Amino acid sequence: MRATIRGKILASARRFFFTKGYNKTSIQNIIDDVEIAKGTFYHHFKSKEQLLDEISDIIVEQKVAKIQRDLENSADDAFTKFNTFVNQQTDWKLEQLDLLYVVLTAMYSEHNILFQQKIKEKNIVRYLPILTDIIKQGISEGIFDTDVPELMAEMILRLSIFWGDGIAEIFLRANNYQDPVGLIVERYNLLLQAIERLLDAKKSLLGLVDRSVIEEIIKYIRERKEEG
Amino acid sequence: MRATIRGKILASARRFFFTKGYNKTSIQNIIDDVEIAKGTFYHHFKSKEQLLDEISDIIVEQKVAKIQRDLENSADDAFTKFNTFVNQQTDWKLEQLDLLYVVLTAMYSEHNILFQQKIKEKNIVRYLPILTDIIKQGISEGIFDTDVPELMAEMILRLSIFWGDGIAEIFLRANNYQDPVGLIVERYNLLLQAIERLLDAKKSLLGLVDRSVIEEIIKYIRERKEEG
DNA sequence: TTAAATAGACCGACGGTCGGTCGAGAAAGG
DNA sequence: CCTTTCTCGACCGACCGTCGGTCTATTTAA
Repeated sequence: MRATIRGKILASARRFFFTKGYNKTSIQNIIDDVEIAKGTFYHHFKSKEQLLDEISDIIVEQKVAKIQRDLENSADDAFTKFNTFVNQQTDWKLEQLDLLYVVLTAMYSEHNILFQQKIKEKNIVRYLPILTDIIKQGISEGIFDTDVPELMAEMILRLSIFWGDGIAEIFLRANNYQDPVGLIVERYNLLLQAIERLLDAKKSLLGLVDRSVIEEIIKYIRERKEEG
Repeated sequence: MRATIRGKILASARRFFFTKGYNKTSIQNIIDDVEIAKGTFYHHFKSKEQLLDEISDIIVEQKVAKIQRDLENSADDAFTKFNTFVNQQTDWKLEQLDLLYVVLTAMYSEHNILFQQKIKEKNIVRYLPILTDIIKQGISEGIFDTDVPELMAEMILRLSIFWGDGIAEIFLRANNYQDPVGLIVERYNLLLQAIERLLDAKKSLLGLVDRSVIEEIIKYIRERKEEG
């Protein structure tokens, strides 16, 4: 993050959006944090929503860049690439459990729906060509089969994203289920199975979901819920 | 709609939400329209969001009621029921093209994301048991095959809803495509095909999408866009 | 000298609150 | 049975704090 005012605003706002939510973050919060005046903010950004746009752009671009790096390092077959692509999405880190929880809560709160949607839309736009290429490669390698690779890519993306909402909901309401870990693993595997069916895949996709990681997260969330 | 104050508020707000969007509708708009005072509104509703909740409830319940009526009238096989269920969702009426356009625009604007999401969530919750039953019936009749009928029902619902967003986007940006009608038909058919694959269906689902209806809608939208 | 950057007082609109009015119907008294 | 008193809650609208955004003055840097 550059030390320019603009960069500081972006960094501060990003932090607020991820922890308090877009609606609940006021311009006043941001300018107090960055220690600038209202006018300065509006000198750099024409509206609150433009700020949101730029931040969601940055987030998506960073993630896309990482995925592309992972993918181009390997001149692999489509099957390997596909697994890389899928498992890249779910890179939960245990080091920052508290942050993960706060972000998850904030992102799926009603105060962040716009943020959420912008990221979802941009994800689709940016991932689509990448996934399309992988699927096309898979077709030529004979492991996938579909007449409309691009449309199918979009469908898989949309399904994954929306399905992810359901999984996130289990995380957030872990206390309402007896076996949230089992549910999440089941759901994750079903998604992979669904993608296989949609692509008429000749080999099974590798579900690299780490059960113990999910258990850790759920444990943390449950403890946290007991406190508050 | 009953002539009680409460009913009038609900009716007025519903109209506003569908035409202006939730964010852009102020309490002032509603109380001016219904001709009551601020306090009266807050006597009946504890917040603007509670109003939104009730309205989205009403909308979903009405639609669910209609589907259940259509379904219970037929003691049909699962295949027929599934087609009824699917095609019920897309009951576009040509009589009120202007209204359809306004609603479509409003619903997919940034000022109505919360409304949109509430309806989506409630749709899933309410449709899930209905669709699950149909799928289970289909399994026992040997035309569908899945180990997890309920999860698969949820997946189909989520996929359909999110896929519908993509179709709606084509309607709204019809001018950006040379052949929007073809795209929509293609997408609609792909969804049916995807559902078949997900359920391992033994018979093809009937895509009752009426090409001429879509053409009419697109034509209308294009004319409308040229004006404004 | 001039353009960009910074400052902060100010604005109107918004969601929501609060003390209060008023009329219908129950309760009480004759 | 009539009349007065009391209670309740629908309804009112002035008011509040907060918000996103604007405007003009001042400072800074090239």
